[in-house]
Amino acid sequence: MNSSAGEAKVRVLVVDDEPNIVDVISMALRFEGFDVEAASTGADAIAAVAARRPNLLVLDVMLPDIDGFEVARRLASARTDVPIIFLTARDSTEDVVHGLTLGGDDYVTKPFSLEELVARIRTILRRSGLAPEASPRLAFGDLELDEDTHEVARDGRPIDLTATEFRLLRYLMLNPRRVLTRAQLLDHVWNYDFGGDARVLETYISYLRKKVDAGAAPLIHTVRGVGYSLRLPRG
Amino acid sequence: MNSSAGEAKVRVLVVDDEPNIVDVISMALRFEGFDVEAASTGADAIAAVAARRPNLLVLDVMLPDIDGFEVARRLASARTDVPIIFLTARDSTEDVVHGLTLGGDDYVTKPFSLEELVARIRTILRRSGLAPEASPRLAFGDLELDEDTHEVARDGRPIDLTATEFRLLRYLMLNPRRVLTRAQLLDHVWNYDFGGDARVLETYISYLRKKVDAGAAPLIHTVRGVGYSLRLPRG
DNA sequence: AGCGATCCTCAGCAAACTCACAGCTGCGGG
DNA sequence: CCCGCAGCTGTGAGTTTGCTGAGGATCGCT
Repeated sequence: MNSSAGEAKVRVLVVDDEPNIVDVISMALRFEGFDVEAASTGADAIAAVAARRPNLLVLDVMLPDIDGFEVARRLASARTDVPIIFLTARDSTEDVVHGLTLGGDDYVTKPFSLEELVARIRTILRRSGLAPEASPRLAFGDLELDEDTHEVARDGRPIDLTATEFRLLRYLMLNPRRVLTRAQLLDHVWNYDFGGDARVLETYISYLRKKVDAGAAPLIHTVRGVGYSLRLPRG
Repeated sequence: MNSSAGEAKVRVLVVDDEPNIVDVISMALRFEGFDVEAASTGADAIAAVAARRPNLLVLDVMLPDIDGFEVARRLASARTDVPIIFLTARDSTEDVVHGLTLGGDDYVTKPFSLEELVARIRTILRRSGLAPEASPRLAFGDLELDEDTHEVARDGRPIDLTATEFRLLRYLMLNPRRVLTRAQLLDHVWNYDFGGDARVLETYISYLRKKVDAGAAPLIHTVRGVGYSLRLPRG
């Protein structure tokens, strides 16, 4: 699942003043095989970029000292060329950020799901040629999923999925055969601040089954008392 | 099963106001080779973390003074970075905990089985690089059990087990050839508050035999007056 | 502002599982 | 060889767990 041994890891700098968020993101990215550093202020971030030369920045727009945009501007004027993923609140700033996606940067609105953030990171790294291989195409049995085009097909027949259904199926396909617990699925697929009824998951599993497993050997299996897993039909 | 000699032990702080629970957990963790400390209030816990710098916290959410979440919050704001396993009641709080599991923490609902708690601890320690990467695959003779996929097979033929059957077989396979007493099996596989008839164990051994030893040389052996053990057929 | 798609909640239903019980089996000691 | 008891297993009740359909709230688009 991680990059192969000996290969230099991609360095990512995470900048946010909320320790919780930094923890969440760092954990997830380390698990994905990145070398993660953290900073909690704009000044620290600029210093850390100079010192560690990360390959990517995950940068909160709201920082106690200098705001994220200003950090980006200063890095640019110092000819420090590093792609940035901005973290923004949903309401405000959204317009402002829009222009920035043009420069090869991207943004994710809080609250986000880990899967969403990781997907954006992969996309950016792929563009700058730093992503190791990473075919954007996942397959399991006769089920295929394309992360770039968001196309899903079973046995060649295209399937329409909503955003949440897609994230859920994608996470299952990233961990084929492994039993994923409810907690794991909720943590990765739903926004980190989701505090609602954990039974949503069952609803979405049901949706997925109707679309994916309809009229074919079921791939989505329930492991009672544990969670769900993707399995090939026995045979 | 335990860490090799000379290696510094992993320090775990157990925080619960019920002395019984603390005892049970401490015992089990010491047996697993951890260096265990205990505290019974939130204030003590914070002090103990500062003083002993444990590698991991097992923290009850319901404490007489400060609740577990608040303890976590205070530790975080003091930049004390220690992973936490929360102990929560099943009914309430479960939703609340969700956001917190993201910080690399995890939670276990009371009542739990020791095997469950130990497994969670191992997972967290593995993530922070304090425990060796263990193979998720157990094998004994031609019997195989995969902890990730929850798949069990005898001589290549897949076997379907229920949750309890799986836990029981797993514990037997973790201790191959050793005779496990009824008490040991009940303590590890069943929840710590299980107060029912000890004969359930026999029922489940019977279930397992029907599924695992059916039509093959028996691996599950009764040691009359003592307990059960996994043994290879003579030959 | 209106409309459709999507996300989430809720509650009833169905199935699976856990556990208790009771009668039976067979081992081992005398 | 027989008896007693530890262990085995079939039956079934009660509970838990998961599935699904219906509906309300929200989002995004026109």
